[in-house]
Amino acid sequence: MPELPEVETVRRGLAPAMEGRRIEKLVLNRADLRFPFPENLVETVERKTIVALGRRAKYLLIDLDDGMTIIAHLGMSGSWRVEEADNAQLPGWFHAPRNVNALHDHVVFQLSGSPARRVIYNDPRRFGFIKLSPKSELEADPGFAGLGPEPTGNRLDAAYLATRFVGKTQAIKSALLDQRNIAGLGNIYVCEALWRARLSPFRAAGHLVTPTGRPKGGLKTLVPAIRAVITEAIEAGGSTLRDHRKTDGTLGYFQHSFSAYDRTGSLARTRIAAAL
DNA sequence: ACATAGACCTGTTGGC
DNA sequence: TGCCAACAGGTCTATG
Repeated sequence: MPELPEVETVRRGLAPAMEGRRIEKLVLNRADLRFPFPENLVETVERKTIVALGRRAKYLLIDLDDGMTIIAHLGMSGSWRVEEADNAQLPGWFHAPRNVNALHDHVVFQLSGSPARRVIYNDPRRFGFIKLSPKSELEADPGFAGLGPEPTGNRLDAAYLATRFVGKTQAIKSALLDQRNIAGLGNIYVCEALWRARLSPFRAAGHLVTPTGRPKGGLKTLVPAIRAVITEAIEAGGSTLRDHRKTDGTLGYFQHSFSAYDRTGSLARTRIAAAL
């Protein structure tokens, strides 16, 4: 499911449900997802209080009060949802969305408070994973070392990308998907950003840079396009194609704004429909 | 360094 | 209706 806007949407949904609460019990319904769970996962997080929810790239970060951080990646089909233990309905909250099969509820956080609350990680394809790291050592984690800048942050600009792309024959789409260049983009938002910048995905990344490593016009157009797409998608709650839900079970909305992704032949289809 | 293919999984979709 | 191939938002590895 998730590119950066979807993970950020999840973070914003989970934060008010989790922050300040204690993890009374962590239930693992299987031994692994993409990777085995850390052996000490349960004893590390149980009876700890959740301090804050963060995000880096497509990683969700759950900070605990002892300095440990739970690192969660949603893979292709991961989703999180919140349930009140007594099924009480909080404003804007929900029960399990219809498309979530409890068969794939792999991890359950039982939180303190009244009524008690469960936060559940569901992932049919199990490409997601959960790891642990001391917060102070996050940057050294293999998943984080070498990660490029956040698309909405100050570190991303045309000059920076020019240093990454200079001389490269690699297609610009491929270069944008490389998390070492920019963190958090995936297939959808790369397509959308390239479309907005009117750049072919097949164009060589190095073609957007002068031989001396200065950004050309196309790259200067691309950077704001990336920022705008990501910002708008976050505001829309991400894109729901199949799996992605906000943590309250409602749909993301940005798919209605797609200009490029999943629109192969749509102009032709429109013409045909109009002619009939 | 890069492109490509295959791997990991299950669920949905579209064509016949 | 049923079957089956193709495909899906993400990485990671092997191979050329």
